[in-house]
Amino acid sequence: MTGPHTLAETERQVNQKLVHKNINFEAMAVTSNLFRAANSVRNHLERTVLAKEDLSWTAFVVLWVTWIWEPIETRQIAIEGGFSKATLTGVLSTLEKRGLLARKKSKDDGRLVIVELTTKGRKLMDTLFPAFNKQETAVANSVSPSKQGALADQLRAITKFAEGNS
Amino acid sequence: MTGPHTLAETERQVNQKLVHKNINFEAMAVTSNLFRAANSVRNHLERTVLAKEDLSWTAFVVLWVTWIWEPIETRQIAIEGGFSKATLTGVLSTLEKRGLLARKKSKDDGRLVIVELTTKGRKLMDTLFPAFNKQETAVANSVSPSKQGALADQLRAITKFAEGNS
DNA sequence: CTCCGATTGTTTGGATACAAATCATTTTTA
DNA sequence: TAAAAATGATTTGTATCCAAACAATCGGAG
Repeated sequence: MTGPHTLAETERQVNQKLVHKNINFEAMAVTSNLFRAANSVRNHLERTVLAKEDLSWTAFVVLWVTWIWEPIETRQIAIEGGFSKATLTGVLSTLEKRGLLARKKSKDDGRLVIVELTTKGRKLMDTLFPAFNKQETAVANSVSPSKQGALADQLRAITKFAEGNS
Repeated sequence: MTGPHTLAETERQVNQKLVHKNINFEAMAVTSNLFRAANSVRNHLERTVLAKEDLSWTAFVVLWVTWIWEPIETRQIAIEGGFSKATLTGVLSTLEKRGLLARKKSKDDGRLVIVELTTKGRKLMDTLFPAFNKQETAVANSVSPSKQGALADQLRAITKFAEGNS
């Protein structure tokens, strides 16, 4: 056992190990490749786009959601971004300290906090997102453009199921 | 702005915000749905399968890789599992303390550490993985079985690209 | 045989994320 | 209207993960 196994080797070994156990290999391939793909794409985007701006993944998502919806309530950012409000509080403080966005209290409801990008933050996103999208395009073009819509649909269906079943 | 936006609402808003910027929306849909799907599936599997055994995602992956390949060198586990050796050291210690696997030094090369499951660990995986695979099946069946092979292939292609380009 | 560079696992320090507890505010109940 | 329940953001404590520094070991050049 000298080096990393190829995907084919791994699948062969798995097959041999589990052949008598009535395992659904195709389903296994779907999920394991889903995780591999998501991880590698995230790493790729972090390296090629986010690293030079010193932004974490979550920080970028917060900026992006805010950019699209501002002014936006913080609870909304957490929902859209898919992370907890505890996480959000920390990231917001960091980004506010860096002058990329600003918090203010809602006038209608004193519990709410409203977030807007600063001019600096808006300027950053104006150049950063096109660069990000260029890499997204390169990634997506790993599959033929005519099949990208269907791929997105399938991923949506998976999300819907996984979120719906406890 | 009262509640979470539907996917359709989000895409409409994004479109309106970015229509003049020459953005590739289809690529954006592919990547964003990739992350959503991976996250929700991971959460689903953690909740429905791993939580009752008090296993973290990474701990499960370590057990799984070891189960398939044992005896296996630790560096190999890290590569197969896709995490750093620093992370692995901690997880291995936890799992060893819980009596699910054992470390031993290689006789051929004193730097290497070899890992094997204990009887207890093997017994756990014998029941845990079929349960895990059952949920994988449910997830994968969100798309028609006849298209699962192609989906896995597309995800593999994306991984290959994202890992290959810096 | 002896350095010296390469390889491997562990330790350390720091970043990230979350659940639960807490504080402030609003809404509902009685 | 006053008390209780609910809601929202923050704080606190904890778990996870990684890069970089470190210690041990190996292998080759001289």
